[in-house]
Amino acid sequence: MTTARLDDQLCFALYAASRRLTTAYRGTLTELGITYPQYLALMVLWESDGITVSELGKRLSLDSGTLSPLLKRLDLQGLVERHASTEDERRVHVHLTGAGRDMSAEVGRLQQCVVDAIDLDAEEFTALRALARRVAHLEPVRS
Amino acid sequence: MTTARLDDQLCFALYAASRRLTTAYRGTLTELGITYPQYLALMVLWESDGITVSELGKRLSLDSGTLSPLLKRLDLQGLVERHASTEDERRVHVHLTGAGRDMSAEVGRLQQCVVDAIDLDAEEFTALRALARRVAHLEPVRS
DNA sequence: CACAACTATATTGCGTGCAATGCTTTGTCT
DNA sequence: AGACAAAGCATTGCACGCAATATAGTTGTG
Repeated sequence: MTTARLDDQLCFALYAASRRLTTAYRGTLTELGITYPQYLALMVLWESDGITVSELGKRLSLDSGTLSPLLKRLDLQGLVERHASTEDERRVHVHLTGAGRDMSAEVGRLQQCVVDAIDLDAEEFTALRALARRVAHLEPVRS
Repeated sequence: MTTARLDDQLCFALYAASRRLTTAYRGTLTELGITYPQYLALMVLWESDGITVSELGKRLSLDSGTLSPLLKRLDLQGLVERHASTEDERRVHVHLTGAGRDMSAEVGRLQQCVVDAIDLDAEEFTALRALARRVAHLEPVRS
């Protein structure tokens, strides 16, 4: 049986592509004082301010083990606030501050800049995004 | 200007897809006693046994800050050995042990299992891999 | 009402990624 | 040869991801 080659692997192509795009965002995001996962969390909040930690986790496919410290850092930066729900004190709602909302504008230019740097035309861009989404929503694999 | 939505972002689709595939591998790899990045490093060594740390880093787009501790763990597991080059003592060559070579066979089935679980036909698979490679090899982005 | 089962979040531990730094060895220049 | 920059790797520090566990609040059941 032929040995599996790294460059034949879809998983490595996606892993390398994801890290490469993250790197493309890193410079500007660092100037803004946030990381790439923090940026993703803010993007969800710009759409859905006030959602709970678990709802945020569903959107990002991240659990509280990742989100709790991430949100704590966004809180310390003054970009979000966390308040326990009044009707269910287990839940924590995450709200944007003014500074957190304002950051949305700065990021619009960055997104366009990264998209422009990607050497894909519109159809390729859309096709890649659609196929990646399909993989992202795979059912659990049983071996 | 319209707010940027998470699900429109190519970067998030790739980020989510990459993590999803890594999760698909995790169960079996854990039984084998290795992690997903360790598996990638072994895959390079199955092709190119005895390369240096920096050559391995070029193939994986990882630097010594990531690879040095990773290789130390593979070494402690008895899967690789590291030896300083005789002609240039700065370089460290990484060699597979017998156990490291043997693991190649176990992994072949896993790869096929994950590929089968991906709900993509052959053309979609190839197209996604090719597009992801293009993104992975992007030139540095200047903002 | 007591109490077990369940839910939502937080904490801990470990292995990455990556920037920054340090150390050793090699190459270069004079 | 001696000085000095550069290369190759290791180490440190910080922020994820994620499994495992802990904690507090809620629900269901008797």
